[in-house]
Amino acid sequence: MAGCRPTDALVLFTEGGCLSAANVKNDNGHGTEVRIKTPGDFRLSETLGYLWRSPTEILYRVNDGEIVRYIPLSRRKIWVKVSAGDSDALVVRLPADVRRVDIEEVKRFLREWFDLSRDLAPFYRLAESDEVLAPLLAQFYGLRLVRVPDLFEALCWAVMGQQINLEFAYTLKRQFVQAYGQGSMFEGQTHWMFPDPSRIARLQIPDLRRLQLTQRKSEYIIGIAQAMDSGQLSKAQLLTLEDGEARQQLRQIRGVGDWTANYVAMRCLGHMSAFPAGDVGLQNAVRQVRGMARKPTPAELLELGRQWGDWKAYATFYLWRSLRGTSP
DNA sequence: GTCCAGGATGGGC
DNA sequence: GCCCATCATGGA
Repeated sequence: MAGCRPTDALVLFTEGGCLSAANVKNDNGHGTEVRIKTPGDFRLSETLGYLWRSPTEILYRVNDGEIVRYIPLSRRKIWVKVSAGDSDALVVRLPADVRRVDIEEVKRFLREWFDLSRDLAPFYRLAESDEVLAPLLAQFYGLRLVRVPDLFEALCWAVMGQQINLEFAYTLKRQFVQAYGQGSMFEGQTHWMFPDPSRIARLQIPDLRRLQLTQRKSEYIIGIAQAMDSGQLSKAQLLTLEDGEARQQLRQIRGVGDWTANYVAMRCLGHMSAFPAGDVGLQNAVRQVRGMARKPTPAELLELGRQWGDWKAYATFYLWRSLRGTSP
């Protein structure tokens, strides 16, 4: 920290050192502004295209190239606005009274959310010469695997999405979040955060059945909440395990099969070799890209996945993205 | 009305 | 181990 001169109450650092005063604005009208350096091959526009896939999404809003959401930090919850900077940077706007520790936590959250710490060059080299991935690379270059940093959210979202169409899954999530999450008013609109496991752990099955969740899904979600609330299940603990062991442990949870374990591994734990080979969306995407008459079987997908090595999760994410076209 | 959707479980064999 | 009925709702 030597060499960083405190300007006022606020002192900001990035992994590259301290930020120049030009990168910090702390006017009361628009809050605090910080920048996050992004890799040269990152394009926020592609991420926005992914984030904007459902009008029913409840955990963030996308307007006019800007993402707005509340983020739960360890000390407090705060709103953030994320937009594209001039060059290789994200512009992040925060409340005026935000403190340095909060800013560092926000930056960690956003780097994880958009998977900014990963070197994608090997994936792009692989994709260039891959008959399935090459056309997707041309279409979605700059897209990163959008993560779900909150383990409870990732597990619930996966369970909710089991065997139903995606739009209905968004409806289930919205109803769940609005019933048991925390809402905050900001600029005339309510922003929602995902419920805490501690709250869901105390619910009864009928509480969730009222939200159109099935009996089974209600049982699964409350069970997951109780496991997390008791400390028996945690992201920190899963991250200490080898990839395969973590997925094995996830599968011990009632309601978590092979698909869900792999889904959570790739979206939450950041396992790049995770591969939900039984996924219907993945099957449809491969069928479409290869012009097949029928959907590939999970066995055929596993065979295909072999050539993607440790980049199966990225291949999957790009294939999912291809199901929804290029426009928001 | 039928079929499918970003599956998992518990039963039977 | 594999196969199958069941769950349970919405959209095409």
